[in-house]
Amino acid sequence: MPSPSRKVSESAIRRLSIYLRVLERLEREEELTVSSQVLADRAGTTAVQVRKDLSLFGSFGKRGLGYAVEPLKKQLWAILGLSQRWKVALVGAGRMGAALFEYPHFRTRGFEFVAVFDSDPKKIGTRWSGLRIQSAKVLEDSLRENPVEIVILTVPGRSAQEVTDAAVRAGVLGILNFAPVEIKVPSGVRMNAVRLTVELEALTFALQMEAGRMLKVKRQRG
Amino acid sequence: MPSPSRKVSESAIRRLSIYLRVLERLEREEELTVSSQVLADRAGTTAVQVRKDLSLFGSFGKRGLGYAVEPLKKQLWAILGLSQRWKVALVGAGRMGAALFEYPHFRTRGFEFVAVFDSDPKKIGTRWSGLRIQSAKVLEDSLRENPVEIVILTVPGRSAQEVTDAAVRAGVLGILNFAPVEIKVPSGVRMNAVRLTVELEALTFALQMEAGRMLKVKRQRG
DNA sequence: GAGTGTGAAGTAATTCACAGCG
DNA sequence: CGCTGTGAATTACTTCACACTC
Repeated sequence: MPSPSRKVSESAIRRLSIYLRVLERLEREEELTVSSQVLADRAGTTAVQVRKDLSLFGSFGKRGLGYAVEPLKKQLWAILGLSQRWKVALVGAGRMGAALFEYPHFRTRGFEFVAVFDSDPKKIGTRWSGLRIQSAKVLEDSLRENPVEIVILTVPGRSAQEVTDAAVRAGVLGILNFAPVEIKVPSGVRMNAVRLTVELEALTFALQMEAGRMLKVKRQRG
Repeated sequence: MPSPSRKVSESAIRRLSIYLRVLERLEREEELTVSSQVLADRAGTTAVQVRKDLSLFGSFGKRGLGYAVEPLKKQLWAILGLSQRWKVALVGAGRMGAALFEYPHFRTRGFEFVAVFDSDPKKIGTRWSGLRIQSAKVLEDSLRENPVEIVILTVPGRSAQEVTDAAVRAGVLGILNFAPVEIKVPSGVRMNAVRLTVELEALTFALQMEAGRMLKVKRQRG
Protein backbone atom coordinates (compact mmCIF):
# COMPACT_ATOMS: atom_id res chain seq x y z
CA MET A 1 0.00 0.00 0.00
CA PRO A 2 1.77 3.10 -1.31
CA SER A 3 1.95 6.08 0.97
CA PRO A 4 1.72 9.63 -0.33
CA SER A 5 4.80 11.75 -0.89
CA ARG A 6 3.03 15.02 -0.13
CA LYS A 7 -0.25 15.79 1.52
CA VAL A 8 -3.16 14.88 -0.71
CA SER A 9 -6.26 16.97 -1.08
CA GLU A 10 -9.76 15.71 -0.46
CA SER A 11 -10.61 16.40 -4.10
CA ALA A 12 -7.67 14.31 -5.32
CA ILE A 13 -8.91 11.39 -3.22
CA ARG A 14 -12.40 11.70 -4.57
CA ARG A 15 -11.03 11.63 -8.10
CA LEU A 16 -8.97 8.53 -7.32
CA SER A 17 -12.18 6.86 -6.21
CA ILE A 18 -13.77 7.85 -9.52
CA TYR A 19 -10.80 6.45 -11.43
CA LEU A 20 -11.31 3.19 -9.56
CA ARG A 21 -14.92 3.10 -10.70
CA VAL A 22 -13.85 3.72 -14.30
CA LEU A 23 -11.12 1.10 -14.14
CA GLU A 24 -13.59 -1.50 -12.89
CA ARG A 25 -15.71 -0.75 -15.92
CA LEU A 26 -12.72 -0.88 -18.27
CA GLU A 27 -11.87 -4.24 -16.79
CA ARG A 28 -15.37 -5.53 -17.55
CA GLU A 29 -14.86 -4.26 -21.09
CA GLU A 30 -11.68 -6.33 -21.15
CA GLU A 31 -9.37 -3.41 -21.77
CA LEU A 32 -5.83 -4.27 -20.73
CA THR A 33 -4.31 -0.80 -20.70
CA VAL A 34 -5.58 2.75 -20.57
CA SER A 35 -3.97 6.12 -21.21
CA SER A 36 -4.38 9.06 -18.86
CA GLN A 37 -6.34 10.72 -21.66
CA VAL A 38 -8.95 7.97 -21.93
CA LEU A 39 -9.17 7.59 -18.16
CA ALA A 40 -9.69 11.34 -17.89
CA ASP A 41 -12.42 11.39 -20.54
CA ARG A 42 -14.30 8.65 -18.77
CA ALA A 43 -13.84 10.24 -15.37
CA GLY A 44 -14.75 13.73 -16.48
CA THR A 45 -11.38 15.37 -15.89
CA THR A 46 -8.12 16.06 -17.75
CA ALA A 47 -5.21 13.80 -18.61
CA VAL A 48 -2.74 15.93 -16.60
CA GLN A 49 -5.01 15.83 -13.59
CA VAL A 50 -5.09 12.04 -13.77
CA ARG A 51 -1.30 11.81 -14.00
CA LYS A 52 -0.79 14.30 -11.17
CA ASP A 53 -3.26 12.49 -8.94
CA LEU A 54 -1.67 9.09 -9.55
CA SER A 55 1.86 10.44 -9.20
CA LEU A 56 1.05 11.42 -5.62
CA PHE A 57 1.31 7.75 -4.75
CA GLY A 58 3.85 6.40 -7.21
CA SER A 59 4.66 5.79 -10.88
CA PHE A 60 2.13 3.33 -12.12
CA GLY A 61 2.29 3.95 -15.84
CA LYS A 62 4.53 2.91 -18.70
CA ARG A 63 5.66 5.68 -21.03
CA GLY A 64 4.37 5.25 -24.52
CA LEU A 65 1.82 2.69 -23.32
CA GLY A 66 -0.29 4.03 -20.50
CA TYR A 67 -1.49 2.22 -17.40
CA ALA A 68 -2.23 -1.47 -17.04
CA VAL A 69 -5.89 -1.60 -16.02
CA GLU A 70 -5.94 -4.43 -13.52
CA PRO A 71 -2.74 -3.54 -11.63
CA LEU A 72 -3.74 0.11 -11.38
CA LYS A 73 -7.13 -0.93 -10.06
CA LYS A 74 -5.40 -2.95 -7.35
CA GLN A 75 -3.17 -0.02 -6.46
CA LEU A 76 -6.13 2.32 -6.09
CA TRP A 77 -7.93 -0.31 -4.08
CA ALA A 78 -5.04 -0.34 -1.61
CA ILE A 79 -4.56 3.43 -1.62
CA LEU A 80 -8.20 4.04 -0.78
CA GLY A 81 -8.02 1.64 2.15
CA LEU A 82 -10.13 -1.12 0.63
CA SER A 83 -7.56 -3.85 1.28
CA GLN A 84 -8.76 -4.13 4.81
CA ARG A 85 -12.32 -5.07 5.67
CA TRP A 86 -14.40 -2.40 7.35
CA LYS A 87 -17.18 -3.25 9.75
CA VAL A 88 -20.16 -0.96 9.42
CA ALA A 89 -23.17 -0.27 11.62
CA LEU A 90 -26.29 1.19 10.06
CA VAL A 91 -28.35 3.49 12.25
CA GLY A 92 -31.80 4.20 10.90
CA ALA A 93 -33.71 1.38 9.23
CA GLY A 94 -35.94 3.54 7.05
CA ARG A 95 -36.09 3.63 3.28
CA MET A 96 -32.71 5.28 2.88
CA GLY A 97 -31.16 2.86 5.35
CA ALA A 98 -32.64 -0.06 3.43
CA ALA A 99 -31.34 1.28 0.13
CA LEU A 100 -27.81 1.60 1.51
CA PHE A 101 -27.98 -1.74 3.32
CA GLU A 102 -28.83 -3.45 0.04
CA TYR A 103 -26.49 -1.34 -2.08
CA PRO A 104 -24.38 -3.98 -3.82
CA HIS A 105 -21.37 -1.76 -4.45
CA PHE A 106 -20.65 -1.38 -0.75
CA ARG A 107 -20.53 -5.12 -0.33
CA THR A 108 -18.33 -5.81 -3.33
CA ARG A 109 -15.85 -3.36 -1.84
CA GLY A 110 -15.67 -5.35 1.35
CA PHE A 111 -17.78 -3.16 3.58
CA GLU A 112 -19.59 -5.44 5.98
CA PHE A 113 -22.76 -4.48 7.79
CA VAL A 114 -22.61 -6.11 11.21
CA ALA A 115 -25.33 -4.20 13.07
CA VAL A 116 -28.54 -2.30 12.34
CA PHE A 117 -30.25 0.04 14.78
CA ASP A 118 -33.60 1.81 14.77
CA SER A 119 -35.86 3.42 17.35
CA ASP A 120 -39.17 2.23 15.90
CA PRO A 121 -40.55 -0.57 18.18
CA LYS A 122 -42.23 -2.11 15.15
CA LYS A 123 -38.88 -2.61 13.47
CA ILE A 124 -36.82 -3.65 16.48
CA GLY A 125 -36.41 -7.41 16.59
CA THR A 126 -37.16 -7.94 12.90
CA ARG A 127 -34.36 -9.16 10.67
CA TRP A 128 -32.58 -7.77 7.64
CA SER A 129 -30.63 -10.51 5.85
CA GLY A 130 -30.43 -12.37 9.12
CA LEU A 131 -29.30 -9.32 11.08
CA ARG A 132 -31.54 -8.47 14.04
CA ILE A 133 -32.51 -4.80 14.18
CA GLN A 134 -31.57 -3.49 17.61
CA SER A 135 -33.00 -0.65 19.63
CA ALA A 136 -31.15 2.62 19.18
CA LYS A 137 -31.13 2.85 22.98
CA VAL A 138 -28.59 0.04 23.22
CA LEU A 139 -26.38 1.41 20.46
CA GLU A 140 -23.53 2.51 22.69
CA ASP A 141 -23.32 -0.73 24.69
CA SER A 142 -23.80 -2.86 21.62
CA LEU A 143 -21.04 -1.10 19.70
CA ARG A 144 -18.73 -1.30 22.69
CA GLU A 145 -19.19 -5.06 22.78
CA ASN A 146 -19.02 -5.52 19.00
CA PRO A 147 -17.02 -2.59 17.71
CA VAL A 148 -17.29 -1.23 14.19
CA GLU A 149 -15.07 1.24 12.43
CA ILE A 150 -17.81 3.05 10.53
CA VAL A 151 -21.35 4.17 11.23
CA ILE A 152 -23.76 5.07 8.43
CA LEU A 153 -26.38 7.45 9.73
CA THR A 154 -29.82 7.56 8.12
CA VAL A 155 -31.89 8.83 11.04
CA PRO A 156 -34.21 11.85 11.18
CA GLY A 157 -32.52 15.17 11.85
CA ARG A 158 -33.72 15.45 15.42
CA SER A 159 -31.88 12.33 16.62
CA ALA A 160 -28.75 12.64 14.45
CA GLN A 161 -26.55 14.40 17.00
CA GLU A 162 -27.38 12.17 19.94
CA VAL A 163 -26.81 9.03 17.90
CA THR A 164 -23.51 10.48 16.73
CA ASP A 165 -22.43 11.21 20.30
CA ALA A 166 -23.30 7.68 21.40
CA ALA A 167 -21.41 6.17 18.48
CA VAL A 168 -18.39 8.35 19.21
CA ARG A 169 -18.41 7.33 22.88
CA ALA A 170 -18.45 3.72 21.73
CA GLY A 171 -15.24 4.33 19.79
CA VAL A 172 -16.39 4.60 16.19
CA LEU A 173 -13.72 6.02 13.85
CA GLY A 174 -15.74 7.37 10.95
CA ILE A 175 -19.30 8.47 10.25
CA LEU A 176 -21.10 8.76 6.94
CA ASN A 177 -24.01 11.07 7.61
CA PHE A 178 -27.16 11.09 5.47
CA ALA A 179 -29.28 12.81 8.12
CA PRO A 180 -30.59 16.18 6.95
CA VAL A 181 -28.72 18.21 9.56
CA GLU A 182 -25.18 19.26 10.26
CA ILE A 183 -23.63 17.17 13.02
CA LYS A 184 -20.53 17.77 15.12
CA VAL A 185 -17.86 15.19 15.84
CA PRO A 186 -14.76 15.57 18.00
CA SER A 187 -11.40 15.78 16.29
CA GLY A 188 -10.04 12.29 15.86
CA VAL A 189 -13.33 11.08 14.41
CA ARG A 190 -13.85 11.50 10.66
CA MET A 191 -17.20 12.61 9.37
CA ASN A 192 -18.38 12.78 5.83
CA ALA A 193 -21.84 14.08 4.97
CA VAL A 194 -24.02 13.24 1.98
CA ARG A 195 -26.30 16.24 1.73
CA LEU A 196 -29.08 15.38 -0.66
CA THR A 197 -30.63 18.83 -0.64
CA VAL A 198 -27.24 20.37 -1.37
CA GLU A 199 -26.87 18.14 -4.41
CA LEU A 200 -30.22 19.21 -5.82
CA GLU A 201 -29.72 22.86 -4.95
CA ALA A 202 -26.33 22.97 -6.62
CA LEU A 203 -28.24 21.83 -9.69
CA THR A 204 -31.09 24.33 -9.44
CA PHE A 205 -28.67 27.18 -8.78
CA ALA A 206 -26.84 26.37 -11.98
CA LEU A 207 -30.05 25.95 -13.97
CA GLN A 208 -31.36 29.25 -12.68
CA MET A 209 -28.08 30.99 -13.61
CA GLU A 210 -28.27 29.48 -17.07
CA ALA A 211 -31.87 30.65 -17.47
CA GLY A 212 -30.89 34.16 -16.33
CA ARG A 213 -28.07 34.27 -18.86
CA MET A 214 -30.42 33.17 -21.65
CA LEU A 215 -32.89 35.92 -20.77
CA LYS A 216 -30.17 38.54 -20.90
CA VAL A 217 -29.05 37.38 -24.33
CA LYS A 218 -32.66 37.46 -25.51
CA ARG A 219 -33.11 41.03 -24.27
CA GLN A 220 -29.90 42.12 -25.96
CA ARG A 221 -31.05 40.62 -29.25
CA GLY A 222 -34.55 42.09 -28.98
CA MET B 1 -33.53 37.22 -6.67
CA PRO B 2 -30.03 38.68 -6.27
CA SER B 3 -27.57 37.99 -9.02
CA PRO B 4 -23.88 37.45 -8.33
CA SER B 5 -21.33 40.22 -8.79
CA ARG B 6 -18.51 37.86 -9.69
CA LYS B 7 -18.45 34.26 -10.74
CA VAL B 8 -19.28 31.96 -7.86
CA SER B 9 -17.53 28.68 -7.24
CA GLU B 10 -19.28 25.38 -6.89
CA SER B 11 -18.01 25.10 -3.33
CA ALA B 12 -19.46 28.49 -2.40
CA ILE B 13 -22.87 27.36 -3.67
CA ARG B 14 -22.70 24.17 -1.71
CA ARG B 15 -21.89 26.14 1.42
CA LEU B 16 -24.83 28.48 0.79
CA SER B 17 -27.04 25.43 0.67
CA ILE B 18 -25.62 24.31 4.01
CA TYR B 19 -26.25 27.75 5.48
CA LEU B 20 -29.86 27.42 4.36
CA ARG B 21 -30.13 24.13 6.19
CA VAL B 22 -28.69 25.71 9.34
CA LEU B 23 -30.96 28.75 9.08
CA GLU B 24 -34.02 26.52 8.84
CA ARG B 25 -32.95 24.90 12.05
CA LEU B 26 -32.25 28.22 13.73
CA GLU B 27 -35.73 29.32 12.71
CA ARG B 28 -37.24 26.25 14.38
CA GLU B 29 -35.23 27.18 17.48
CA GLU B 30 -36.86 30.60 17.23
CA GLU B 31 -33.63 32.52 16.85
CA LEU B 32 -34.28 35.89 15.25
CA THR B 33 -30.72 36.82 14.32
CA VAL B 34 -27.45 35.01 13.85
CA SER B 35 -23.85 36.17 13.55
CA SER B 36 -21.50 34.92 10.87
CA GLN B 37 -19.56 33.27 13.70
CA VAL B 38 -22.47 31.19 14.95
CA LEU B 39 -23.61 30.36 11.44
CA ALA B 40 -20.07 29.24 10.64
CA ASP B 41 -19.81 27.04 13.74
CA ARG B 42 -23.05 25.31 12.90
CA ALA B 43 -22.13 24.92 9.24
CA GLY B 44 -18.61 23.70 9.89
CA THR B 45 -16.73 26.62 8.36
CA THR B 46 -15.33 30.02 9.37
CA ALA B 47 -17.03 33.36 9.98
CA VAL B 48 -15.08 35.07 7.19
CA GLN B 49 -16.02 32.34 4.78
CA VAL B 50 -19.69 32.88 5.61
CA ARG B 51 -19.43 36.63 5.09
CA LYS B 52 -17.50 36.24 1.83
CA ASP B 53 -20.00 33.71 0.50
CA LEU B 54 -23.00 35.88 1.33
CA SER B 55 -21.33 39.04 0.05
CA LEU B 56 -21.18 37.47 -3.41
CA PHE B 57 -24.91 38.12 -3.66
CA GLY B 58 -25.42 41.26 -1.57
CA SER B 59 -25.21 42.79 1.90
CA PHE B 60 -27.66 40.92 4.03
CA GLY B 61 -26.27 41.65 7.49
CA LYS B 62 -26.48 44.51 9.96
CA ARG B 63 -23.18 45.59 11.50
CA GLY B 64 -23.08 44.98 15.20
CA LEU B 65 -26.11 42.71 14.99
CA GLY B 66 -25.60 39.95 12.49
CA TYR B 67 -28.11 38.51 10.05
CA ALA B 68 -31.86 38.30 10.49
CA VAL B 69 -32.61 34.57 10.27
CA GLU B 70 -35.87 34.52 8.35
CA PRO B 71 -35.00 37.15 5.73
CA LEU B 72 -31.62 35.58 5.08
CA LYS B 73 -33.30 32.21 4.68
CA LYS B 74 -35.59 33.71 2.06
CA GLN B 75 -32.65 35.28 0.24
CA LEU B 76 -30.79 31.98 0.09
CA TRP B 77 -33.97 30.27 -1.02
CA ALA B 78 -34.15 32.64 -3.97
CA ILE B 79 -30.42 32.54 -4.72
CA LEU B 80 -30.43 28.75 -4.88
CA GLY B 81 -33.31 28.78 -7.32
CA LEU B 82 -35.95 27.43 -4.95
CA SER B 83 -38.43 30.23 -5.62
CA GLN B 84 -39.55 28.49 -8.73
CA ARG B 85 -41.08 25.03 -8.68
CA TRP B 86 -39.06 22.32 -10.32
CA LYS B 87 -40.70 19.31 -11.92
CA VAL B 88 -38.76 16.12 -11.39
CA ALA B 89 -38.90 12.70 -13.01
CA LEU B 90 -37.54 9.71 -11.15
CA VAL B 91 -36.01 6.98 -13.25
CA GLY B 92 -35.45 3.75 -11.36
CA ALA B 93 -38.09 2.63 -8.87
CA GLY B 94 -35.82 0.51 -6.71
CA ARG B 95 -34.98 1.01 -3.05
CA MET B 96 -32.89 4.10 -3.64
CA GLY B 97 -35.55 5.56 -5.91
CA ALA B 98 -38.18 4.92 -3.25
CA ALA B 99 -36.05 6.55 -0.57
CA LEU B 100 -35.60 9.69 -2.67
CA PHE B 101 -39.23 9.73 -3.80
CA GLU B 102 -40.34 9.75 -0.18
CA TYR B 103 -37.57 12.07 1.03
CA PRO B 104 -39.54 14.85 2.73
CA HIS B 105 -36.88 17.53 2.34
CA PHE B 106 -37.17 17.50 -1.44
CA ARG B 107 -40.90 18.12 -1.22
CA THR B 108 -40.68 20.92 1.35
CA ARG B 109 -38.31 22.68 -1.03
CA GLY B 110 -40.87 22.61 -3.78
CA PHE B 111 -39.45 19.82 -5.88
CA GLU B 112 -42.37 17.99 -7.42
CA PHE B 113 -42.17 14.44 -8.69
CA VAL B 114 -44.43 14.22 -11.73
CA ALA B 115 -43.28 10.96 -13.29
CA VAL B 116 -41.67 7.67 -12.27
CA PHE B 117 -40.10 5.21 -14.69
CA ASP B 118 -38.78 1.68 -14.31
CA SER B 119 -38.01 -1.21 -16.61
CA ASP B 120 -39.29 -4.00 -14.34
CA PRO B 121 -42.62 -5.29 -15.75
CA LYS B 122 -43.72 -6.16 -12.20
CA LYS B 123 -43.45 -2.51 -11.19
CA ILE B 124 -44.83 -0.88 -14.34
CA GLY B 125 -48.45 0.08 -13.84
CA THR B 126 -48.31 0.10 -10.06
CA ARG B 127 -48.70 3.41 -8.28
CA TRP B 128 -46.53 5.45 -5.97
CA SER B 129 -48.59 8.09 -4.15
CA GLY B 130 -51.03 8.04 -7.03
CA LEU B 131 -48.33 8.25 -9.67
CA ARG B 132 -48.37 5.43 -12.20
CA ILE B 133 -44.96 3.89 -12.80
CA GLN B 134 -44.26 3.99 -16.53
CA SER B 135 -42.07 1.79 -18.67
CA ALA B 136 -38.59 3.17 -19.18
CA LYS B 137 -39.15 2.46 -22.89
CA VAL B 138 -41.62 5.33 -23.15
CA LEU B 139 -39.45 7.76 -21.18
CA GLU B 140 -38.50 9.94 -24.11
CA ASP B 141 -42.02 10.32 -25.49
CA SER B 142 -43.53 10.73 -22.08
CA LEU B 143 -41.10 13.47 -21.08
CA ARG B 144 -41.64 15.22 -24.41
CA GLU B 145 -45.35 15.34 -23.74
CA ASN B 146 -45.02 16.24 -20.05
CA PRO B 147 -41.66 17.96 -19.73
CA VAL B 148 -39.65 18.10 -16.52
CA GLU B 149 -36.64 20.19 -15.72
CA ILE B 150 -34.82 17.57 -13.65
CA VAL B 151 -34.30 13.83 -13.79
CA ILE B 152 -33.15 11.86 -10.78
CA LEU B 153 -31.41 8.70 -11.91
CA THR B 154 -31.38 5.61 -9.68
CA VAL B 155 -30.99 2.91 -12.29
CA PRO B 156 -28.36 0.15 -12.51
CA GLY B 157 -25.07 1.16 -14.07
CA ARG B 158 -25.68 -0.68 -17.32
CA SER B 159 -28.72 1.40 -18.30
CA ALA B 160 -27.60 4.75 -16.90
CA GLN B 161 -26.15 6.17 -20.11
CA GLU B 162 -29.02 5.19 -22.40
CA VAL B 163 -31.60 6.60 -19.98
CA THR B 164 -29.54 9.79 -19.78
CA ASP B 165 -29.43 10.09 -23.55
CA ALA B 166 -33.19 9.62 -23.82
CA ALA B 167 -33.84 12.21 -21.12
CA VAL B 168 -31.50 14.67 -22.82
CA ARG B 169 -33.24 14.15 -26.17
CA ALA B 170 -36.53 14.89 -24.42
CA GLY B 171 -35.15 18.25 -23.32
CA VAL B 172 -34.29 17.73 -19.67
CA LEU B 173 -32.12 20.50 -18.21
CA GLY B 174 -30.47 18.84 -15.23
CA ILE B 175 -29.68 15.34 -14.02
CA LEU B 176 -28.94 14.12 -10.53
CA ASN B 177 -27.18 10.81 -10.98
CA PHE B 178 -27.10 8.13 -8.29
CA ALA B 179 -26.23 5.33 -10.72
CA PRO B 180 -22.86 3.74 -9.92
CA VAL B 181 -21.21 4.79 -13.18
CA GLU B 182 -19.90 7.96 -14.75
CA ILE B 183 -22.30 9.29 -17.34
CA LYS B 184 -21.79 11.83 -20.10
CA VAL B 185 -24.11 14.71 -20.90
CA PRO B 186 -23.80 17.27 -23.69
CA SER B 187 -22.85 20.81 -22.75
CA GLY B 188 -26.00 22.74 -21.98
CA VAL B 189 -27.27 20.00 -19.71
CA ARG B 190 -26.15 20.09 -16.07
CA MET B 191 -25.23 16.89 -14.33
CA ASN B 192 -24.47 16.33 -10.71
CA ALA B 193 -23.47 12.93 -9.40
CA VAL B 194 -23.92 11.46 -5.93
CA ARG B 195 -21.23 8.82 -5.76
CA LEU B 196 -21.91 6.67 -2.75
CA THR B 197 -18.74 4.63 -3.06
CA VAL B 198 -16.70 7.81 -3.31
CA GLU B 199 -18.21 9.05 -0.07
CA LEU B 200 -17.27 5.87 1.76
CA GLU B 201 -13.84 5.64 0.17
CA ALA B 202 -13.00 9.22 1.09
CA LEU B 203 -13.69 8.08 4.64
CA THR B 204 -11.66 4.88 4.52
CA PHE B 205 -8.74 6.66 2.90
CA ALA B 206 -8.66 9.14 5.77
CA LEU B 207 -9.04 6.43 8.40
CA GLN B 208 -6.25 4.41 6.84
CA MET B 209 -3.99 7.50 6.78
CA GLU B 210 -4.78 8.16 10.41
CA ALA B 211 -3.99 4.55 11.32
CA GLY B 212 -0.68 4.77 9.43
CA ARG B 213 0.25 7.92 11.29
CA MET B 214 -0.55 6.29 14.62
CA LEU B 215 1.64 3.31 13.80
CA LYS B 216 4.56 5.56 12.93
CA VAL B 217 4.24 7.41 16.22
CA LYS B 218 4.10 4.08 18.03
CA ARG B 219 7.26 2.86 16.30
CA GLN B 220 9.08 6.10 17.11
CA ARG B 221 8.12 5.77 20.77
CA GLY B 222 9.04 2.09 20.93
C1' DG C 1 -18.51 47.54 21.20
C1' DA C 2 -19.98 44.09 18.26
C1' DG C 3 -20.05 42.31 13.96
C1' DT C 4 -20.28 43.05 8.76
C1' DG C 5 -18.05 43.77 4.19
C1' DT C 6 -13.96 43.68 1.39
C1' DG C 7 -9.30 44.70 -0.84
C1' DA C 8 -4.86 42.59 -0.14
C1' DA C 9 -2.02 38.68 1.08
C1' DG C 10 -1.33 34.06 1.35
C1' DT C 11 -2.24 29.26 0.27
C1' DA C 12 -3.96 25.49 -2.40
C1' DA C 13 -5.27 23.39 -6.74
C1' DT C 14 -4.95 23.19 -11.61
C1' DT C 15 -2.79 23.78 -15.99
C1' DC C 16 1.27 24.49 -18.81
C1' DA C 17 5.45 23.09 -20.80
C1' DC C 18 8.65 19.95 -21.49
C1' DA C 19 12.18 16.52 -20.13
C1' DG C 20 12.58 11.60 -20.16
C1' DC C 21 11.54 6.82 -20.87
C1' DG C 22 9.77 2.51 -23.39
C1' DC D 1 6.92 8.62 -31.56
C1' DG D 2 3.56 8.16 -27.76
C1' DC D 3 2.60 8.92 -23.41
C1' DT D 4 4.12 9.46 -18.54
C1' DG D 5 5.94 12.26 -14.71
C1' DT D 6 6.89 16.71 -12.79
C1' DG D 7 8.89 21.47 -11.78
C1' DA D 8 7.15 26.09 -12.99
C1' DA D 9 3.41 29.26 -14.00
C1' DT D 10 -1.18 30.28 -13.42
C1' DT D 11 -5.55 30.44 -11.58
C1' DA D 12 -8.86 29.67 -7.88
C1' DC D 13 -9.87 29.73 -3.10
C1' DT D 14 -9.25 31.03 1.62
C1' DT D 15 -7.58 33.80 5.33
C1' DC D 16 -5.90 38.21 7.09
C1' DA D 17 -6.41 42.83 8.33
C1' DC D 18 -8.99 46.56 8.89
C1' DA D 19 -12.36 50.18 7.50
C1' DC D 20 -16.92 50.91 8.37
C1' DT D 21 -21.70 50.91 10.32
C1' DC D 22 -25.34 50.04 13.60
